[in-house]
Amino acid sequence: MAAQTSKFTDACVRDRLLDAADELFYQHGVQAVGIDRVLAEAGAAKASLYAHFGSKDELVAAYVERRTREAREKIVAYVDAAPPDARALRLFDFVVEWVESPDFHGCPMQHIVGELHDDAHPARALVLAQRSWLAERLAEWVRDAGASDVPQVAGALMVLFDGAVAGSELDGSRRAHDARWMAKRLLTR
Amino acid sequence: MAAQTSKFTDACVRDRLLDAADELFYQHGVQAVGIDRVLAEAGAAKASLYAHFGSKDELVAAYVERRTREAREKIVAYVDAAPPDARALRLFDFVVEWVESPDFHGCPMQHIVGELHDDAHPARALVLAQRSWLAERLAEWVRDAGASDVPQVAGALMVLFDGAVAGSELDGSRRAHDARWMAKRLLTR
DNA sequence: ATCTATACAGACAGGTCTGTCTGTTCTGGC
DNA sequence: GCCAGAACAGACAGACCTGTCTGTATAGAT
Repeated sequence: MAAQTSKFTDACVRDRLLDAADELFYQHGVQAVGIDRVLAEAGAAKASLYAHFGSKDELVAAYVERRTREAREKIVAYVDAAPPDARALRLFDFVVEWVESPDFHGCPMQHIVGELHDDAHPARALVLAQRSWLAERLAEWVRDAGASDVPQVAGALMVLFDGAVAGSELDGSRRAHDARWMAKRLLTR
Repeated sequence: MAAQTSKFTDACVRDRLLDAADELFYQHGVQAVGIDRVLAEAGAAKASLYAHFGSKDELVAAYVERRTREAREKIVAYVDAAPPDARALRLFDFVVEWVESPDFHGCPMQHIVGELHDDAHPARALVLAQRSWLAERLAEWVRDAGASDVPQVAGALMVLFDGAVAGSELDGSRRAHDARWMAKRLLTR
């Protein structure tokens, strides 16, 4: 309603809040971080948060939405740099780079699922949508790689992806390399 | 100190509390369930909980300890029913059965990791110990299966295990079957 | 019968969390 | 200069959570 006159200011506070939420939620968990901590980190007022997001749950959902959107953009940019028949494997190069980045400590989507058991939480639907998106991309890339049984191989790569990010959180990037090794073995034969 | 005279009564309340905690923590998450809810479910007094466990964190740790111990017993019993060279693959039969059991909704260990980001939490050490145990068993079973590169194959199977349980929570048991399919392919050649 | 250890019941304190509300400050457009 | 919209600052309510404490009931041992 009042978003025309000062759209920039709007985006500014909203982005500050989202930046702070992103950092704190990913680092310490959604439940462990209270509103006040997000406000302090963002240098924002409580009223601003509730004006822009309406509730903490919606802030969490916005955090997840931005994470998933940016992840899709990064993955597409990274994978599409390879020729079509190499893209399925290239996803696991992306995973290796991701889990070896210094601030990696687990998959935010998996954490959301572990923290928010309530199926009605708005963030869970976004996580499921992200999985559907990845499953579709994998099916494309596996088809382009010339695999014989596309759904079976794509499903297997989905398992490898989940296992790579879950395992790397606790065992280090070794698990991502293990996943890449097996993906290569699965795709080149 | 006073555990001799009425050991049975001791075990009774403690077990009731642990049973209630197990059900509620696994169903709704560790953070979402308060002490009072556990007490009501167990029909116990608050003083009993603090006499036996000392704090909620220790109750959580006891919950994880029992889950991991029982999981090890179940896995060993299930897998050892197969001849040594078939045990690595047999683990994935176990996973399929587990994720297809009606009350399955994710791996409690993965949920603990997602919920408790604090490395100092007593429950996290138990989760890591459980992973080490599984990694060692996998190395044994892979060696007995006659694989050429034992550490590499065992690491790959660890990824498959993690991916199977993580994926099955959201996508259904299909992911566990995908993992078994790939494990078989990896082991029989 | 008494005594002791255990468990139950629940009040209570102290803290934290979300969400609302009031009042003030700043800024950009006229 | 003035005004409207946005953000800041923080008090406040209401709920909830952990952990402590007091008092009572019960059951087994001597």
